[in-house]
Amino acid sequence: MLSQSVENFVKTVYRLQNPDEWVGTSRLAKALGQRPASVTNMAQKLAKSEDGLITYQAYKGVKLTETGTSVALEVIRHHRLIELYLSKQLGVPWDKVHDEAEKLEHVISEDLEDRMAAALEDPMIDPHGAPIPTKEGHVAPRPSVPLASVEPGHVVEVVEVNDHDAQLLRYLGELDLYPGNRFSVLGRESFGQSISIERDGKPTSLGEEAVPHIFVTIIGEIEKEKDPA
Amino acid sequence: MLSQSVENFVKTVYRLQNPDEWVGTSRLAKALGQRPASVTNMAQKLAKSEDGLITYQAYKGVKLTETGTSVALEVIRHHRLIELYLSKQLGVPWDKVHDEAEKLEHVISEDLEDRMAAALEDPMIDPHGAPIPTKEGHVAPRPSVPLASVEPGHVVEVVEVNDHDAQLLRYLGELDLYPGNRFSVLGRESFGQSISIERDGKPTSLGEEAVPHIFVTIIGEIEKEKDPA
DNA sequence: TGCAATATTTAGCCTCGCCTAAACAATTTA
DNA sequence: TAAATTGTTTAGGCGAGGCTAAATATTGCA
Repeated sequence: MLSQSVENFVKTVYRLQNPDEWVGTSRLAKALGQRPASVTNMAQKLAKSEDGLITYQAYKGVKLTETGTSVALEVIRHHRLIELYLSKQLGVPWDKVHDEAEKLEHVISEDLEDRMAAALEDPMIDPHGAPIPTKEGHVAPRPSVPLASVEPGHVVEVVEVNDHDAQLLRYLGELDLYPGNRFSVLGRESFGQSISIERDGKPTSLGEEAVPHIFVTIIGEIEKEKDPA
Repeated sequence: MLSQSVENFVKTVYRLQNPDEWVGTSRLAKALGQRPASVTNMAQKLAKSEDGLITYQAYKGVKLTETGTSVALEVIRHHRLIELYLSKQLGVPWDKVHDEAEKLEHVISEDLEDRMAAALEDPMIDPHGAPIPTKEGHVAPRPSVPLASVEPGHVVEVVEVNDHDAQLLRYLGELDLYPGNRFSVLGRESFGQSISIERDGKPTSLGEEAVPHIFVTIIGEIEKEKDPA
């Protein structure tokens, strides 16, 4: 039985890891809310362990093994299933489901996982648009681009938003920017990453705090309305 | 924020405590699956703490304070709500809900507690017949007597069964002895506590392992059928 | 290229929550 | 009522999982 600390460790490595790159201890430490020294400690312990979850190289960082990857995906499956279950079956608001799932993901049984999945009819994506890994550890890739990279003049559809910041989620909720919803990119503000958009005819500015956490697909060009005058 | 160990400690004290009596460290240790020395340790720590959950007297044992009692009731409310939720909403079999609830009870938020209660329409009793404490810490008393004390010749209704032993619960499930169901007490076996009963016309013997964990109310006398012959 | 700045690791310490073995108190029984 | 048994506490230890401060490696820049 893996401890919650270990589950969180591999889950976080998975989140930060780019294909075939090492994850540095400082980045990991920041993501885990711990000190770098603690991460080094844990990394060395896990790398020596028979569980074989990670590879560790001094001064380079950490990498997940096959085993480590499937453990991470199992935890993430739990997390996202729980988020969706809480949202759909119990009406928990989408800015709260993440924190709740952070605790529940470590304690539900496989049986409960299966029953939740069945109750939701084997869902593919969670309330923030993230794919739910299958029991076999397969993650359906969802094509999307960072909103920041979209040129003005396009209509886009929200694919996924970062679920880690509750305040951000509340903000996006007020703007009705849930996955699946569409809006137009009108233009970039002069400084920073903030952009102006239009959703349901209502123009708004989307702050630079929010933009980097939104991923979209491009649906088409903005259609100019006949402007009577 | 109380740790899971502390929550389990007060919960167990509550379960073992008779009104205004001390709970000994050995009994507590057995119930917690720990060594007496560990219990003494925890008891001393908690008694000294500012939380004021328990009173401790060397060589006598432990007693819950007002605060301790309401903490215990909160944990028990979580436990029983979760048991019922898993049973009714997700179809988890009644011999599995206890173990699942043991883990979940420590990690659900008050909000989730409220939502589960609402989904179940503020239930009063759990799948094993135990009362669910209210949010205010009130426990509805349920009149019942130990099955072992019932004289043969009575029809009884199951009120509550001990939820700690999954094997026992599977056994009772096979006999259809769920809370609310009725059966007749035919007689006591010559030795031990085992008794013979009849449910739905089917006579069975109820082992002495099971009897002490069943609590009932007496509904009436067995009605003699006209025996044609 | 060499030095300053930055990142990482080492060393040592802490709390929590359990353990065992030994000392001691309480209770039972002869 | 004293001795033996049983139950409880004390003392010391250990692993998990964090921390800080100091040492060391790496990297960036002049």
